[in-house]
Amino acid sequence: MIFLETDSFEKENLLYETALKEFSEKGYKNASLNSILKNTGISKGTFYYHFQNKEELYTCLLSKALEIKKQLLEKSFSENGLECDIFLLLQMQAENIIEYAFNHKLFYDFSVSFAKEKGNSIYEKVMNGFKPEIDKTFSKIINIAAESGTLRDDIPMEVLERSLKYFFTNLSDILELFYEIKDKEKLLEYYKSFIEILKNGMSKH
Amino acid sequence: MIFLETDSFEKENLLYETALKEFSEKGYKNASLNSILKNTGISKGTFYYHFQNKEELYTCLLSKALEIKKQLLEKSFSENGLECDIFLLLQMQAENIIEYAFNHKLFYDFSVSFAKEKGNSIYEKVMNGFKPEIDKTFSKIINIAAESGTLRDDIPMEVLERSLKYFFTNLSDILELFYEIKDKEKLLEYYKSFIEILKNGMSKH
DNA sequence: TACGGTCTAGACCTACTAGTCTAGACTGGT
DNA sequence: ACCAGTCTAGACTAGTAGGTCTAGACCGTA
Repeated sequence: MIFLETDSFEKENLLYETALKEFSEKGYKNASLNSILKNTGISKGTFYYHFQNKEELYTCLLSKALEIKKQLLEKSFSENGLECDIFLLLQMQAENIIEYAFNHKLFYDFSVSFAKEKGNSIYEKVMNGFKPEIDKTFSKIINIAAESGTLRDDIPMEVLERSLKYFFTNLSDILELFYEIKDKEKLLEYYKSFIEILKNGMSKH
Repeated sequence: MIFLETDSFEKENLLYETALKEFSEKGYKNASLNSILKNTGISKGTFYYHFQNKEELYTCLLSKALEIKKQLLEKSFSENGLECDIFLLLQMQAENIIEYAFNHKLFYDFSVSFAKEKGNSIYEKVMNGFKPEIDKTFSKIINIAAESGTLRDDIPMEVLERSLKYFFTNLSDILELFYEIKDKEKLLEYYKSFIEILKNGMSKH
């Protein structure tokens, strides 16, 4: 994990780790800053010297988490080129997310918990800053899907678009489907099957 | 809305309505009992005479919400008989949920917000009581699906099962896909398309 | 009128919250 | 040796949380 280098202090990384856990477990509002500081072993003074408030700590972690997520998507793009099958893209994305979940567990849990903030003011507040970029990336995906001509044309484009957006953004949530499966290979296999369902459905034909 | 008749008091229904809103907006922990009581216009004394604590109020509302949800599923069953196509069942379920969302908005929002409690202790605590029944209902659904022979056999049964369970339990979450669509008919049409995707996929073939 | 049970109001309690403020420890420069 | 800037500790504030407790309103019965 690499964090901002500026304004760094001794226990900075430990603070981030502790905060990631606390926020993931309890959500933004319910997370206790006091508890975070206590578990980190730093004082109020130290904290408020480096951060404006609780919210700044949260957004700091979030921008890191989103940065990683963005890089995952970019990675999926670059590995495939822009001409590729949308389902292959989804699959690459799934693989990357699984990698993410295993290698950056704290950040992964944190972004899962952030998704649950939807509807709360902190979500809107923070998300507004990232929305344009996210929307841009999605319209890119949608364009790829539309132009490739691989999508069914007997289904309203709007439904296809929204469904794709849903599955792309909630992949990690859907991953919870197979939560207790600790074996990475099996998880990957199941995940491929799930995307196969999205591609060709559950029904025998 | 019909509530328990026993131990009823004048502003009981108003209390429930206020509490549903507060819990839906802020989640269990963040919801302020003080605020609920203030907005209802009853005192601590009144509340604690009728309820043991905040949790009992929550579970009371939840059992009502789950009861309604269960009835929806039963309704889907009875309207179709047990021989029916699993996708038809999903569609009936979707229609019922849309009906639910429009006619019991408070309860609907409340169950959406309850789903977000997943991972919190209140969720596990409350859910444990309902889990056996829910699992029973689901194995019923899975059996219908398996016996009917309409599901693909080139996909691991476990993935199919879990996916079905996911879609049945998260239908209302997926409904958020089309959140801003206020036109019921259009919503219904889009929903049918979405289930068509689950059935035959997004890919042209 | 007087009693006893049902119900209600709201002051009060302890625990905890995010955030402020002051005293002082430590450091490098002169 | 002294000073100024950087950084830290933790007591403190104001506010809110869920929950307790007591005084008394109200009502049917006798």
